[in-house]
Amino acid sequence: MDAMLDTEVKETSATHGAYRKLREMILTGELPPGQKLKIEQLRGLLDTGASPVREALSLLTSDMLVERIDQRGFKAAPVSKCNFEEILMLRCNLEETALRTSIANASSAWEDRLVLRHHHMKKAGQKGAHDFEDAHKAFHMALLDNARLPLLLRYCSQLYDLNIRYRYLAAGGSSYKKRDINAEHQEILDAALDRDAESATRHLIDHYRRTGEYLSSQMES
Amino acid sequence: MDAMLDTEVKETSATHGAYRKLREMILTGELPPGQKLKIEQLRGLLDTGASPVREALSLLTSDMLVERIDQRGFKAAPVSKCNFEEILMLRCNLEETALRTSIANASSAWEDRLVLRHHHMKKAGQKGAHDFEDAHKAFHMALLDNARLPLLLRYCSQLYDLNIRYRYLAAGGSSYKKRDINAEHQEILDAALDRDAESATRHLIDHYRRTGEYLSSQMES
DNA sequence: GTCTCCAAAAATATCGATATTATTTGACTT
DNA sequence: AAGTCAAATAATATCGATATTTTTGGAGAC
Repeated sequence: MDAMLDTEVKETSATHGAYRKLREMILTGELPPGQKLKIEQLRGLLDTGASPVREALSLLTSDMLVERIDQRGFKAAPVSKCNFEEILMLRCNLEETALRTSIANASSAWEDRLVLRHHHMKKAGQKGAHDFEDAHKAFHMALLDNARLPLLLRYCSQLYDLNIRYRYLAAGGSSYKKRDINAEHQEILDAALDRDAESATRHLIDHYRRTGEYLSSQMES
Repeated sequence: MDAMLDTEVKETSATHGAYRKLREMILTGELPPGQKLKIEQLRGLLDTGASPVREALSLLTSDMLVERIDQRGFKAAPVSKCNFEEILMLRCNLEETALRTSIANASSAWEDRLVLRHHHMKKAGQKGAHDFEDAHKAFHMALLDNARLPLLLRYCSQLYDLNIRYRYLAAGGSSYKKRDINAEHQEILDAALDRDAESATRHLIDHYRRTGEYLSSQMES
């Protein structure tokens, strides 16, 4: 009934706000891996009460960005090369399944959505890096969401976030321009629009593996 | 101060207790799918304060057993045939990966663990159903945990739980004895001990598919 | 000099109460 | 009679304070 254009659904609760901010800080490395997260300290940083902070930390636990030690508070999830490689492996596995299913369900509405997301991503690529981050994720998720498998999509989204955390940690988020990412995205998009599952999944996985190798090499230093 | 009779290190926090109890109630269907979960009502049921209940619900959200509607509280996750089929599909995919990797890392220590878990499961099968539930999960997780992939293992564990929920909902947890489950487990165990990845994964997936078909048929009624 | 044990300090977990926000009820208008 | 708006009600979200628990720091013993 309400004519609410979903441009902005007021998601304003202290908890949600704290969640978003903390998540950002962990993903970008502002809160470094392994760091103890004391309620009192965060309460000051986020300018809110202890309950929202506590609940936000609880939510971040599900995203595997925060670890909870019973009776001993929270800490930012640690990182390791093993963990990174597991994330990469799982992404390749799960996103392949999702993309194949998405393509099997292909429709012109989905194709339109893809083209749009891709366009927005390219546009954002010329402007602020922060906009690009969101648009990039939106494009990748759009590739997968036509599978209509909510659990799978959720896992992919989680793993995507865990991965960009490593990107920030390794290269301060500037690892994009080192390679011709645009061409890779174009190839994936074209293959998806052709409904060519083989080609699309191959390009997608290559895309991830390449970034994976790059980050792995960065992690040595 | 208090003379606790429990031999083990008591994982006693109000939150953890509430979490365990609520989880149990949702898995067994005591709290039916889709039901609104009001803090006040649960506070009475669990005999604890509002904060632990709230936090337990938050934790259950990560297990996808509870849904949170921003500013509008919590409800038990709904069920659907679609959801069930997605769970089955993901389990087959992820557990195959995990089992193959486990077998690739096979060691005699792992084999010992497997044999033990299997034995315990068989023993528990003759006694209370509740004991069997835990032992059954422990056996299945032992098959996978030698992969040493914590994220993957976590997903498998989550999906396992979501699946047993459907089992309870469909058949009140008594669906075991309808088929010769023991033989199926024995086949999986033997193949794993032979380090025969092909055979082990085939039997494991057959095991799941068969239970899946059985439950699917039950869900019609 | 190192270890152990106890007291002090800090941090977390929990509670009770209040402020916000959604939902329902019921009267009033059309 | 149906729809709409506003007050009443119920539930959630948040706060401030207290009770546990863990960690720290130091004094005494070996």
